[in-house]
Amino acid sequence: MAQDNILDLAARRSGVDLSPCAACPVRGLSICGVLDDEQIRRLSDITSEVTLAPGQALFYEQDAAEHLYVIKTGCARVYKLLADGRRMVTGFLFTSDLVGLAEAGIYAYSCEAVTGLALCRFPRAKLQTMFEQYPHMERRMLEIATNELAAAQDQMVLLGRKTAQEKLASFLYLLMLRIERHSGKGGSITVPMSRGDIADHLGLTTESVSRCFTQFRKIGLIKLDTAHSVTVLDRAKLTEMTGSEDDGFEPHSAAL
Amino acid sequence: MAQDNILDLAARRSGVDLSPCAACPVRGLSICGVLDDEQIRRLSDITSEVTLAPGQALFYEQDAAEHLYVIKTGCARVYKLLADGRRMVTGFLFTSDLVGLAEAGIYAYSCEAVTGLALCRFPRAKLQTMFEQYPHMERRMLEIATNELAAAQDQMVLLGRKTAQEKLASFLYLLMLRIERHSGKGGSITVPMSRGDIADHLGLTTESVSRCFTQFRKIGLIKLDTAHSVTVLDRAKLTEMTGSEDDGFEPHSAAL
DNA sequence: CGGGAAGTTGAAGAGCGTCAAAAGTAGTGG
DNA sequence: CCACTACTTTTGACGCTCTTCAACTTCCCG
Repeated sequence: MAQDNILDLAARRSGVDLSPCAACPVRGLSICGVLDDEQIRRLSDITSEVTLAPGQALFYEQDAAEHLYVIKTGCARVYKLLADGRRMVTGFLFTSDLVGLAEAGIYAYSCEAVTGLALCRFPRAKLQTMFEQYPHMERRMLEIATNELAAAQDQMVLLGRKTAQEKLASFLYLLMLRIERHSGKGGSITVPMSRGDIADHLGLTTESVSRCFTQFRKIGLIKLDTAHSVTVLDRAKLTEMTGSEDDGFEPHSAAL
Repeated sequence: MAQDNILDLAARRSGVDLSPCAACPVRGLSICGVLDDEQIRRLSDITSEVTLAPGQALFYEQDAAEHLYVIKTGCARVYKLLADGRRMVTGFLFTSDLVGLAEAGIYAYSCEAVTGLALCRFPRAKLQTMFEQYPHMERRMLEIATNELAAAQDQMVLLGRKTAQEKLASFLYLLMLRIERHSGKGGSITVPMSRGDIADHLGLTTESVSRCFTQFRKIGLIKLDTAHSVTVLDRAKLTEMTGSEDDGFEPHSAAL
């Protein structure tokens, strides 16, 4: 986050034309990726930045969906609640992920910061106007939605048909891929969310998740530097333990 | 299906201009809903009709995604397999539902006919060309994808956090709403898919699904005319048993 | 009718949840 | 800087829901 502020500062100092977006680390990903300089400038006119402290909510289920967000840095959780308080975390979001797709102008889920969070906020109405001028933005949105749909289907397979071990293995595997894609390949992966968050994402309890972590450590699959820093020691075995395709097929990227 | 053929026949007889789509029962729903007469005519030029017998596959996971389909009549199941054969039915599709959204030109799931099936088939490439001319078609696609995403999230809540009873209650509830929306309100609901299909959709076993049906019958919640024809006797109780919002909130419609 | 698939029912077992307590970690103020 | 508190994580014992395995019944289609 500190780095982003420096970049923003640099952008503003270098002249009026260089919009905050131009120096954005997310530029090239998400919806911004399909825009040229002129279009980015127009986008940045309707953009504002939002930051959240860990635990703070971006919005709640049933809120009017007035904005679309792109995550610049940090990790967020998206979840839904049942009447009696049971929680399902439908996904974790990271840098360049889109938040706020909604039908009928109402968010169907809540979103909270896991770590400190920096986001770009776009008013839906103004974005809609831009879409009319730049249809390829809407096409990009459809691509993103299609990706998320594929990821959602993978998650359904996980929830409905995998064992606790396979669930955690799949989760760690995706987290690892994600880290490697953004930062370069390398050692330990950071697990920003709590055991409870992970449990509510995998359809398990905190205790079961913790037990699986311990088991993975005991069989030499991972090393637990701290509860939130994991090193994968046997990558092949982890892949195998996900229970997914025998071959090394590509999993879907979006929304973890 | 017999009825559709009659409609098509009527359309063809009445003149060259009246395309098959114009008389389609699905017209007004799905992607076709946002098109005017001229646009429908252009769409029908690239449309072909496909019919499948029960159990036949429309396509398999990993196939090249060359077509997009809209279901005219019947019921289809969409599923994914794990390496060892475990199956997850991610959704059931009915009249007016869209099949074939895919990223990277590859289907991420398989689709099979549950009942006899009639579909409209659109070649992706040609549809893409139409999108460039009619951006509102793409907008409609985004709407549909957003809907399906919301439905997928509801399904994740079901799979990860609901009991067997709540799962079946939710399933029957959605099936009931769906029937009431398409045909008028009324008595018994048809459950075209097998217990095994339902089980693989709810993350349960055939036996568990069967036991829940029996239990629902014994407590006077439903009447089982046959295994595939259910009458809901206590609608309020069914709603309550879904475990979802206390209030009578709208569930998401797409992809069951 | 008859044979095979689909559905139902029962008994036993496993995996994960629940409850409880201990150990580790982090944040706060003296 | 350390102690105190509160929370998160881990570990253990036990129980329950759903699965597994098996037998029986019903339905459907030739």
